[in-house]
Amino acid sequence: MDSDPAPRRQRGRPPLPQKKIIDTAIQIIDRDGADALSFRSLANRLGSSTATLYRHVANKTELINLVFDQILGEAQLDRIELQRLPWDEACRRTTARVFHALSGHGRTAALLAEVVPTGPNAMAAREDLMNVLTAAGFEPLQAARIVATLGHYALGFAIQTPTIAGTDAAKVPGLSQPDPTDYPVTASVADHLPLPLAEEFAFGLDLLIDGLRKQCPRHDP
Amino acid sequence: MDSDPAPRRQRGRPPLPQKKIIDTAIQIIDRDGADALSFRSLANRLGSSTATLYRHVANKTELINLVFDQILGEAQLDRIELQRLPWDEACRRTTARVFHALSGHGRTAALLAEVVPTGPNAMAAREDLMNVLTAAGFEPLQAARIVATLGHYALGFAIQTPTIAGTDAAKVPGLSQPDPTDYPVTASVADHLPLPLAEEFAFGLDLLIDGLRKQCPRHDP
DNA sequence: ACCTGAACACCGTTCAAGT
DNA sequence: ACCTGAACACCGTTCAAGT
Repeated sequence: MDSDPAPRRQRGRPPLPQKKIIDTAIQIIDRDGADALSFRSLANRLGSSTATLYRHVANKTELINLVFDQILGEAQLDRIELQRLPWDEACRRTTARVFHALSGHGRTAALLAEVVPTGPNAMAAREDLMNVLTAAGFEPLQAARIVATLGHYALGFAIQTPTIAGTDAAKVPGLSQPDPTDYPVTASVADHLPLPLAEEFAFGLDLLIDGLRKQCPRHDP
Repeated sequence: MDSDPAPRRQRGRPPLPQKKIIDTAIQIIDRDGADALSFRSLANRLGSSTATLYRHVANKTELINLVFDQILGEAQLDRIELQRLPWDEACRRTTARVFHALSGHGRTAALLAEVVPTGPNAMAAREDLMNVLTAAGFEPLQAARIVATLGHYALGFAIQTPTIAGTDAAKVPGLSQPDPTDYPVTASVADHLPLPLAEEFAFGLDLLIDGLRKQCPRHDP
C-alpha cells in the first residue's frame, strides 16, 4: 500500500533559503547574545554544516549585513506616514527607531562597526529621508550629510549598548564610587551614574534635531 | 678577571612593566591594525609568553581599558588651558580630540564598545569638563549628562572609522552607484558618497554644541 | 550536483611542568 | 618564585572525500 510514502523530493531550491538563515541568526542573537553567533552555532541550529552555509552566504561580513538590513526593515517607518510628518519629526523618529531596533537585538550593532549599510532596507530608508529633507528645502548634498550623520549617530550609540542593561551600574565601581577627593564633582552625582544610554541618546538626538532646524532654508528665526 | 661580567640580577620589579606592555600593544595596533592585537602577538613582540602576560594583565578587557586610557591621556587638553576656554569651546575641543585620538590609532575604538571608561585619564577628563560646565552655570547632573553624551558621541563615531580611510568610496559599489530608478535622490549625490566620517563628526558636533548653548542657564537669547 | 567531517590557522585562557 | 610549552575549547574558512 504505502509503497511511496516518502515525501516527494523537493526539486526546487535547496531547503535552506537565505531568509531562514537570517531569521535563525537573529534568534541566536536574541537568545544568547551577538557573541554567540558563529557559523558553527548557526549551522547547528539549522541542522546543517558550516561548509553548507558558505554555499548560501559568502562570509561572516555578508551574514552580518543581511542580519542588519533585516533589523533595519523592522525599524522602518511606513513611507507614506513618513512623508506626512514634518521633516524634523521624520528625522527624529527614524533615527530613534533605528537605534532602538539595534539595541533591542542584543548587541547586533557591535558586529557591524565599519560596515557601510547598502542593503535594500538601508538604501530605501536613506532615499525616503532624503526625499523628506529635499522637499523641506534642503540641498541634496546637505540632506545626504544629515542622513549620514544621523545614521552614524544611531549606530554609534547602539554599538555601545551594554549587554545586560539593568546590572551595569553595580558593575562599574570606579564610576559609581569615585574618590571624592580626586573627583569631587563626579562624586557629587555618582548616585546617578552611569546614566541610561537610551536617555543620553534621546538627549543628544534632540540637540541635533534642534540644531538642524536652524539650518533649514525655510527656517523662520 | 672578568669573573662576574654578567649584569647584576635586577632584583626589583620584573622586567615587564605594564607601561611597556601598553606601549607595545599600541605599536601593534598602529602598525597592523586593532585586529592584529592578540596575547600571542603581544607576547611575541615582547619576547615573552601569553601565560606570562596574564601575570601583569588580568584579561583582554583590562588590556583594552589600559590601552584606551593611555590614548585618552594623549588626547587630553591641558587643564589650565581648558579652564581658560569658554565652556562650549572646551566641550567641542575635548570631544574632537578624543575622537581624533581614537581614530588615529587604527581601529582601537572597535575594541572598546560596551566599556565604561574608568581609567585615571578618563576620570580626570570627566571631572575637568564637569568643572568647566558647572562653573558656567549648569547643574551637576546636567553637566554629567552632557559629558556622557559627548563621550558616547566621540566613541560611537570613532568605532565606525573605516580601516583604510582613503579607499573606501570605491569599495562600496552599492552606495557609489545606486540605481537611479530606485534611489533617484541618493543617486544625484552619489559622487560625494560616502562622506568622510570626520566631516560628519564635526558637523554633528557643531549641532550638539549649538544646541547646548540654548540650555545654558546663563544663555542670552 | 550537492553535502559534510575533518583540517588549517588562528583566538583567549589555563595549568602542569620546568628552572 | 617566576616562567612557559602545551593544552582546552573555541573561532572563520576551506577542501578532499563521500553520496
